[in-house]
Formats: sequence, structure tokens, C-alpha cells
Amino acid sequence: MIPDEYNLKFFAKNGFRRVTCERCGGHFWTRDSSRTTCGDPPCDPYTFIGQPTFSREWDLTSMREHYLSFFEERGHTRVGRYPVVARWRDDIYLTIASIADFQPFVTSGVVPPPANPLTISQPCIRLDDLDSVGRSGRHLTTFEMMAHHVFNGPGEEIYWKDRTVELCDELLLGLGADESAITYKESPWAGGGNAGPSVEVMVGGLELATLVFMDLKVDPAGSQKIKGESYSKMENYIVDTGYGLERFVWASKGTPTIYDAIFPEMVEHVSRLAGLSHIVADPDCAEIMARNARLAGMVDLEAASLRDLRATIASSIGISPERLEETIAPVERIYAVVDHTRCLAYMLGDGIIPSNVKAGYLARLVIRRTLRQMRDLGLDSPLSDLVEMQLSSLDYPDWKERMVTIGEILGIEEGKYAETLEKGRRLVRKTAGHFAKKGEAIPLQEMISLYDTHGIPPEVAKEVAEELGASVDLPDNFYSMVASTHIRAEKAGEAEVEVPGEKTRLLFYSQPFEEEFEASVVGVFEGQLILDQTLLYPEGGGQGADHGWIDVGGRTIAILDVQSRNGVVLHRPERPEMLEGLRPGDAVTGRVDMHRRLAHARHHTATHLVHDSARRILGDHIWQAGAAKSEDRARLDVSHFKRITIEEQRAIELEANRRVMEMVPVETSFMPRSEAEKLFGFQLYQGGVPPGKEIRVVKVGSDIEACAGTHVTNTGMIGSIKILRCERIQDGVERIEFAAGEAAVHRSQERDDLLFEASDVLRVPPDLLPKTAGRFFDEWKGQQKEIERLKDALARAGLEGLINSAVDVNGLKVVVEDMGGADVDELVKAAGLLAERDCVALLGSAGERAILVAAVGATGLSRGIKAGDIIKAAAGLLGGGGGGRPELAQGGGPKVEALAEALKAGMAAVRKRG
RNA sequence: GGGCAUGUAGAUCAGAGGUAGAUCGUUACCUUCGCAAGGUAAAGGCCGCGGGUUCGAGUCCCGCCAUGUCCA
Repeated sequence: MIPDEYNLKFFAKNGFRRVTCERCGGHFWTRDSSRTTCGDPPCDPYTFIGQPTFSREWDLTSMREHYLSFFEERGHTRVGRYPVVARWRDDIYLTIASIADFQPFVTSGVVPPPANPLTISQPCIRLDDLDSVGRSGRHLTTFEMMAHHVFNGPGEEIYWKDRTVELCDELLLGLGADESAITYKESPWAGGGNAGPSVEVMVGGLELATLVFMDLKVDPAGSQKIKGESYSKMENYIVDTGYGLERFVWASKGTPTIYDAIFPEMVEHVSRLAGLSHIVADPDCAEIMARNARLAGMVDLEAASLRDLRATIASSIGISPERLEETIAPVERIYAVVDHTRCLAYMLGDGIIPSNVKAGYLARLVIRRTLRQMRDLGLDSPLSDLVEMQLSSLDYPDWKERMVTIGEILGIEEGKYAETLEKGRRLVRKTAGHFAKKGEAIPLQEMISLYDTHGIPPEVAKEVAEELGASVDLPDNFYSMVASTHIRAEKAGEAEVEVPGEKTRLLFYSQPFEEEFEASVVGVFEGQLILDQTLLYPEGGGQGADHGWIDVGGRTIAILDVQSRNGVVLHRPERPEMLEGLRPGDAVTGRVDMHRRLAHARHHTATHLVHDSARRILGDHIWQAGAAKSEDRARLDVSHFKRITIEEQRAIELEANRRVMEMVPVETSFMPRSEAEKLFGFQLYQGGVPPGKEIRVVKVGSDIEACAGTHVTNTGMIGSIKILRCERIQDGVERIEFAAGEAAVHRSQERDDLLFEASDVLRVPPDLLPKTAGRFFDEWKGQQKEIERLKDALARAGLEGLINSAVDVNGLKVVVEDMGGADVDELVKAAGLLAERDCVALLGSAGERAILVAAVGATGLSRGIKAGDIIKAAAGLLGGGGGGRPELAQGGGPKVEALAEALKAGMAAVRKRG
């Protein structure tokens, strides 16, 4: 029985039949009456290598253009590519598929698509198979997903399965594919909360496209079960196709690897730099790579099976696996370098700043991998040269300007990595020396710690360790072992409680400076008041909640927090019992704490100004990475690849204040999302992506952002902006803290107070503070040294007197003395000198606390007298304690008056042993 | 966002409750026609900052600042 899902008229009309693959048992559709396998490796091998699938060769540009115009001619609108950094999403960092551009708001139907149907070629980055890149012959970190998308809604279907498959078929046949070689393999698809039937389009053993018919959504109550999850039908049903541009080009050329097909010039360039062009151009090598790619296409490339793959290929061409490794490893590295540099061109071109967290970490990961590969190849040209070459071939109109920043970023990254490695080598040498001495191998735990804590790749550690003769046991699954040490606490997804009822009408946008409002009570939810409309701004967009008062029936309820949940605004009263007796429909009068509101508005508008100024001063790579505004200060986190210097901080401050002085009007308007995106681009989404069809656009001079906060109407109202400090909260993210309006004045005054207090202490005017403080510090240092010297002299001067006062205990000179007010250092010095002269010394002194120092010379030590014992015997009487080494010990306690007794007890202890 | 580390002399690091150290570098002297090298000696420390525990903290605890690194 053929399931309805796949029983397409198109198949029936065009002579397709449904076959069960004799290898994998999957179902597929074919025109070929003799075909018994589905066409998907490992059921079928690659057949296109050496025998191109299409009638002519295409390069990336011409194939992309062909594809897009093919669909344009068939009623689709061409849409420009989105960035590879998925700034409009908070669940993924990188754009991993063309449909990602339209999630979540377009796919869920909240926002209309930019065009419908549409066609796009979307650059995507996937780092999941990083290890296989270069080796498998087909894996890439960066690829373009060409697609045609249709967003069908209730009652408005543009086209669905039949037309989708028909278009795909027409495209392939038009390119000259053999119609009997094309198979459509049934393959239910699920991902990202959606699911649906899909067909994989296979030609010559290569999956060229996947046609997904997304019509299900995750629904615990749903009746359809896929991969253990329950789904139900969606109102919207979406054609989500993905055609691999690079694979189309590869299939058109039939080269041994995808890399030779898509960027032959870069491969040649890098080979030449590495001095390996002869190998890459060698036909034998090409043959090996081709076999490698064919076989690799058949297996899943896991670290463990790489060795098997090598062994299989080696035996099939009759050389040893080691010899094979030697031949192809450098070539694989060249491919990897070329792939990775293209990936970096996209990442950095779209503004990722390398970091130790988030998307920036992914960029750093790729950078370091590339540097390692380059080192192994013996390439010593700067990484930025290669990235620049890649970038120049991409569709960035302003890549030359960007390249200046990118070059700087890469330079910094190279330097940082070199430093990390150098530090690492020193560390490994130490560790290796330690274990080599014991004749042991460096334990795995140690290797994991070196990598995890210090970023030293195990290969590097091994290399260094072996130079020192320390052996290392390095398992294949090293990296997964590292991962397993990171036991992750399962985040309990905070269940958002749905608040019942209508959305609250928000009055503060239309009446931003109105103080009072009339409203009626809707109800009370969890001790919080819901009104039909409100002037109070709920916390959001980094802006704090308004405070205010609600007057009802002659009493006043103070409101201390306001939150919005699915559009319903909740007012939290200072005292919940005040809400008792309120009935739905009761009329209330609300008032806003305008002082607080205005402070928020000033800080909010100021945040936009500071952001804009930072962009002007630091460069176009500046993106907001977070922000918070309160009554007395605000902070803005921006992406930046080095520390903001004090000069830059000042320049930003001045620039922002100039906008204030220019009295720029603040324009706000609601507009359809798609239109806003078209007009202003993704720079809109500095503060995250707001949901909804309409977004609020706030324009302050050249700064344009999607923002739901309350603003002043003119920058002049801010008064002034004072940047307080810059802090590095992560690598690649700087936090700018500042105050605006009254708060700025207060912060300035606080700083003045610090100056006044300090100059008061030093009794100099503030302008002499730095000089005077410097002089004081120098003098203090000098005096410390002088005191040290004098104490030493003092101890020496008193030495003879002390020796003369020594008591003889069985031939042992014992000095017990109250040194009257001397400090620890003096006692220690004196006691030490006495010990040098072969005395046993117990010196005491009484200041705020009583202190004791004992020292024992050679003779005393030989008799088993320990300074620590003497101190212990004595210090107890002082109400404290003490201890130390046999030759020197210290102690003390608060009972100053007991010092004489303590000294006596110490003497007794010496007599006992002596 | 989470984890693991680090911060001591100009540099690299040791010290893990009891008198702050080593190596290199610096300076002076010896040696040399001069340089390199060697020898002798000296200078150079808010032990990241602030609290706490303790008779006593570079060392233990807490917070902050700075830095590195791994993972999502």
C-alpha cells in the first residue's frame, strides 16, 4: 500500500513506480524499471565521479544564477541572502538552512513572508562535521542552500507536493540529468519543532536536494508519532526545499572531490604556497582522492572508522595505509584550509567577533583549526591573506573596508593562539618532566586537563611531551571524552504560565508623558492586578518596569513591579492584601511615577546614542550584545575585538553628548516587519528580535532600531551622558556603563566627592592630587625600606647586650627577654641573629597584643629543642597560640599583662629539654 | 549561560599557614685593546584589589577586578 503522503499525481503521470530498496528497505520512486536500490549511499555508490551528471560544467556563480532565474521564470520572487549569523534567532547562532531565515515568525504565520513563493540561495554554516572536512571529499563547513519556499495558509494554497517535485524534476532534466538516474526517496523529516514528509532527491549516488513538506508541529496531544514525538497538523503548510549549490557544481564536473569542483583556484593557490602543487596535480593522487571520496561516500565518517577507510583504500590500490596517509594527508589539509578560510570569510564578513563564548567561540574554533592545519602544511603566510582572497569572491559590496577590521581581528587571533600554544608548551614540558622522571606515561586525565583548562590540543601536547621522552597515551575518542567530563545540568525550562484574558491596551506609546489614566479592573491573577488598559510600562527590552499608584475607592495602592505575559500586563502591588475586594469592572485611576519613567526614558534613548557613537568611533562591527537600563544608570554590551581604551571611551562619550546637544528628535513608528527589514536591514535587531507582524521602529538620528521601550521625544531631554567605565565581560564583548540626565549629574558629583575627600586627606588641591599621591607613594616605599634597614641595624646593635644577658642552661646560652614594644619583624631579626650565634632565644613584646618569637641555634637544635615547642608553652598564657619550625617560631595573644609569665613558662620549657 | 584554571621582581615561574625565593634580564665591579663569554656583588616586590578566619595570611574562606581556556 502506498501511503497518501507520497502518492503524488506527478509520479503517476510521469511513469514513476514505487520500489522498496533491496538494501535498506526504504521506499523510493523511479522511472527506471530495472532499478532495485534507492540511490542513496551506501545502497548505491557514487557514479558521477569521472562521469558528470549534467550535460555541461557549471561554476558556483553561474549555477546559482541559473537556479534562481529558473524559479523566477516560474513565478517565484528572488530574495537576497540573509547573514550567516542568525541574529534574528535566539535558539541558533548560525544560519544552518534557508528555512532558518523565516523561522520562527514566518513559518508560524505571525509574519507574512517577504514574498510568496520565493527563491533564495542562502549561505549556511554547519560545524557538526568539522572533522570530516577535507577527508571525505564531500563535507563542507560552508555551503549555499538554494531553495524555493512556499508558505500556504488556510484557504490560500499556492502549490504543494506535486508542483514542488515537478519543478525539481524539470530543473534536473533541464540541466541534462538522465531521467532514469533520478530517484526520489521517501524520508519523513523532523526538526526544530516541526515535521512532515519529505523526499530526498538522488542522482548518481549523490543527494542533490531534499524536498520537505512541513505540515506538522510538535503537539503532546497530537495523533501522529514521528521519532518518539507527537505531532499534529498545522494550519500553515510550508514547502521547504534545499538544493546544495556546491553539490550541483560537483555533479556537473565529476571531479574527485567537491573541493576541486567549487574552488579550484583557491586549492591551487594554497597548494602552491605549501609547495605541494605537484602532488595535487598528480593524476595518481587524483585517482586516490576519487576512490577515497567514493568510499567515504559509502560510510559514515566517525573518528573510529577513518582508519578502516584508509585501510580499505590502501589495499584496493595496493599500498600500505601509512604510505597512503603520507600521500593524501597534506592534500586533505589543503582542502580543509580552503574550506575553513571560506567559512571565516562568511563569519567575519557578517560581523562575528571571535570570542570564548557563543557564536564568537565557533569563529575562534575555526580560526585555530585553520592555523593548526596551516602549520602542519608549513604555510607561514598570514591567515588574513587567505581569508581576504576568499572574501573578495563573495557578494559583500564593501568587503574591502571590512577587510581592514577583519585583518586586524585575525592578526590578534593569530597572536593570541601563538601565545596560548607557547604557554601550553611550557606547561606540557613541566608536566612531561614530572612524569618522565617517574618513568610513567602522562595520564589521560592530565591530557584532558591540558586541553580543557589551557586549550592545548592533545596533538601539540603529545609532540612536546615526546621531545622530552615522555610517552603519551592518546585515545581516538579524546574529544568525546572531554565532552563527557562536562556533565550538564539539565535546565528546567521555566514553564511560562499563560495568563488568561484579553491583551492589555498599552497607553504609554501614544501618551508617553501622560501621568494619569483611567482604567477598569479586569481581574487579579496570582496577587497581581490586571487592568483593561495601562500607562505603566512593563519590564522589557532591558528597560525596568514603571512604578506607580492605583487609586480606587478612596485608597491608593502602590505598584512596585509591572510585568507583561503574553500581552497581559500584571501590576504587582506593594501589599497584596490591598487588592482584596476589587471586582471586575471597578473603575480605577492610575498614576505613573514620572520621575522614574523619565529617568528610564533618558537612559533608554541614551543607550541608542551610545551604541551609535560606539559604532562611529570603533567601527561597523559593533553590535549590541545586551543592555539594561535602570533609574540611576544603564549598561550597554557591544561586540568588539579588543579593550576599549580610555581615549576611545572619551571619544564615544563626547560623540554621544554632541547628539544630545544637537537636539535630535526621536521618531518612533510602528511598521510591518518585512518592510522595516527591507528598509533598514538586520541592524534593526540590536536588542533582540521582537515578535509580531508589526514592529516599533525607533529612529534617533542615524541610529535605527526595533525597540519597544519608552523614549524621550528629543535627545536634548537627556541633558547629558556620562560614561562611567568600560568592562570586558567576555572576550569580544565590552560593557559600557553610563548614566544619563540627573543620574549623570549625580555620578559626576560622586566623582567630585572622591576627589575632594582625597585632596582633603593629602591637604592639596585636586589638581595636585596625582603628583602628590605619586610622591607620597614613592616616599612611603622609600621609608618602608629605610625602616627595614633600621630594624636590621637595631637588632644588630642590641645583639651583644642580649648575648651578655644570656642564662646558661647546661652550657646552652638561653636569652629570654621582654623587648618592650618592638614589632614582629624586629623580634624575628633579633632572634634570628641570636640563633646564628648559637643561642636559644625567646623574645617578647607587648603592644596592643603580646607577641613572642623564639629561635634555636645549632646546639639547641642538636639537643632536640624546638622553637615551636617553646612558643606553644608560652603563648597559651597569652590567651592565643603559636607555632612554627624548629629553628624559628612565632606566637602571641591578647593578654598583654601575662607577658612576663609567658616568658617564664618558655624558659621553663627550655630548661626541661636542655 | 555553564565548567576548569591563572594573577608573586622587568620576563618566566617556585613557595600551599610561621624571616618572600630561583632562573633569565638590568646595573656596578673583576677579566679584555674592544666585544662575546665567564666571575663577584647590588638594585629591583601594596605577593591583583577589598573583606573575613587566625597569635600570625603570599598561602585558607568570601566578594570584586583582570586574564586564559573548554563546552552549549
